[in-house]
Amino acid sequence: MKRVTIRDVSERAGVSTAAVSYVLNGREGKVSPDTIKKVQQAIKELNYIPDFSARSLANNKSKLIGVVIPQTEDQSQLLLQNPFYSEFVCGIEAKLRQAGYHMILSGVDKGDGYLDTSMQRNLDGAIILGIYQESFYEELKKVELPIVLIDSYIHDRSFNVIGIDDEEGGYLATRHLIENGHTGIALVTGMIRKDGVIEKRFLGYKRALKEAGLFYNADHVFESSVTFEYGEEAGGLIARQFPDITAVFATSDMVALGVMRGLNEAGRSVPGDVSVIGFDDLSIARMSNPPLTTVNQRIAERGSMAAQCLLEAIDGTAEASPAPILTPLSLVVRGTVRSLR
Amino acid sequence: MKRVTIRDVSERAGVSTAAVSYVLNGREGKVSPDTIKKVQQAIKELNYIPDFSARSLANNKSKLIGVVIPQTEDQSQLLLQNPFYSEFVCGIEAKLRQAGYHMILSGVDKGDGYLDTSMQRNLDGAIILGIYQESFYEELKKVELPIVLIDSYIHDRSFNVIGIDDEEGGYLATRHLIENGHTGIALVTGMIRKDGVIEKRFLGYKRALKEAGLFYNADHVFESSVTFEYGEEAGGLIARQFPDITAVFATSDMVALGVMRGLNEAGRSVPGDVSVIGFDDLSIARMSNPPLTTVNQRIAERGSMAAQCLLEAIDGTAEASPAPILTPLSLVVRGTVRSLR
DNA sequence: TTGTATGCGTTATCAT
DNA sequence: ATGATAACGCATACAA
Repeated sequence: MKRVTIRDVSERAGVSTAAVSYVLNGREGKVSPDTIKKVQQAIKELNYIPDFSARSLANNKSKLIGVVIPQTEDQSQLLLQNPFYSEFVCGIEAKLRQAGYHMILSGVDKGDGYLDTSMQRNLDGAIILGIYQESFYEELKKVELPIVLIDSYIHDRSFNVIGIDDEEGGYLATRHLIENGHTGIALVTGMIRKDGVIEKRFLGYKRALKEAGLFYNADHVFESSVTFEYGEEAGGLIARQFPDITAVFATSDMVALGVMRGLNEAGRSVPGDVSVIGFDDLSIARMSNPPLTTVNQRIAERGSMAAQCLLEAIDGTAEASPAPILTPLSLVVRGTVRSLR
Repeated sequence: MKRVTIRDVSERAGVSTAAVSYVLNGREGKVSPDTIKKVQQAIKELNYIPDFSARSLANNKSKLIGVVIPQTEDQSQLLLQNPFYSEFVCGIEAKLRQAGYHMILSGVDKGDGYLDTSMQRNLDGAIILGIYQESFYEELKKVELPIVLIDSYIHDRSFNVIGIDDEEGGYLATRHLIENGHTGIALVTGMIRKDGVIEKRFLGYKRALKEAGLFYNADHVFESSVTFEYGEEAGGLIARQFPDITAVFATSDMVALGVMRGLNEAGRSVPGDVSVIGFDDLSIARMSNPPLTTVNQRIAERGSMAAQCLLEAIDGTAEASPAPILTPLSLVVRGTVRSLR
């Protein structure tokens, strides 16, 4: 298909290319109603489609947003298999497309950072999911680019952040267990890093315990990686070596499902013998057997908010760097927590 | 950050911009080893990053691949929540990035098709997942663009296609049930459309039945939509109204999980009372309780193949339009099928 | 082997 | 209000 250019349109309409450009970009008061008509007519007839590369070259706006998500440990694939990321991305894409933007979805290769991509493509902005090493953020700052960080506790004024109240979430989950009469409550989680999402949830867990006058037992926290496999391992461990544990708070639904599996394999039933509560409310949470009780964080909706936030930062609508935007959390009671009362 | 251009590099290296461009694009025998050295040196020092928009303008190559996946029924979001798509996309992205390409992931708005996007962004190629209406493909053909269709039975010479032997898959699943002594075997599936993936699986189902001398009973096929919810509905129906059904072949793991839930809710156990087999081997299949027996189709690997295939079509390595590439299928026996023998 | 000059499609500046 | 025209950054045909 041969390309129809702005020049073709201008000739057809009998005006200059500048005029066409004006109506294309809706420059108010620069063109007479009459030319607008003619130009629009010509555009229709010729089926003109603007070239974004040329646009990008001419005015440094690409209508392209970079979305970065973590990769698997071997760096070979995106972590999109994790429903958390894929659901979040859904929310982002919907909002972006609706606003006339496109999304370049990618991971970052260690070694060369994201700066390259950002410059190569003239990105208008970026949304970063996951946690990376310090140098990555430093680099990001150099490119003066509107950026939205997801679930980050890095409070740098250069970035916008969309988060949740993780401490509260951890508290909510643990309290729910306590309210159902549980006292031996394990925490199964990924590595607890300083100022990380998980640390906050861990803090919430401890707060709920303390508030209820329960003893915090470090042996009851199982800390390794945020995977189904580790959950399974921990579940087995709990079943065999910790008879006093009657409930588990897993800081991610994936882990929770693993815990359930581990428990089952060791002959324990959920919630008959041990109760389990997750975190995230992934779409698969409702599909598990029994359906998983968990903490909902409206993932797709947050994706949409992130995109909205970025878009506002791009056209300067938004204030410089507002406080992190926190979406509300809520408990979703399904079938994996049994009342001991 | 101010942009470093090819001109800056040329000045720094004391050569022409053409020379720089040559070494950038590895034009063999056009430049002396000496200039190569100098240019590379300058590039390093200035941290030069090429502008892909400019490149795209100059030679019509964007290093951009469009990846299209279906949207939810209300058109509001990508179907990326479906693990099949997200896993497939993982495979695509990995291969693409490794080859220096980026991926624009999006759905298609009904009304305006994909032609716009393709032209606007000067896409080098596209990978299309899912089934769309005829007009969509017609449009695609107009843009003379290398295209890979996934799981399509549209045999048009303009497209490459990466598929699986769906008929065989349906056969494999059903035979497994039969080999375990089942004779009342239901099929739970999305709409069976002519020349669609599901029809082939359906055909495989019937072939296995016939081969075993079993009567095909149209009342045993539950046909509506490929969702967990419909599976649940069908599971309930089966539990209450079809006592002679002892096994279910669901044409997707998501549906299979739904069936299990429906069965459970009606007081039936899986596989105690009813056996279930799925299709796809999504990563969540192994996480279900009990873990789902299913037909594996190496999803991520297929994504990678699709990308590879597209890349070859782009640089003309590949033959015109070869026969569809079919990846092998395999049965994954886990815990949802019980032997009746 | 190297450099000059032109074009790619668009926007923006400046006259008119 | 409208129209020439110069950027934008890069690749390439052609000249040297």
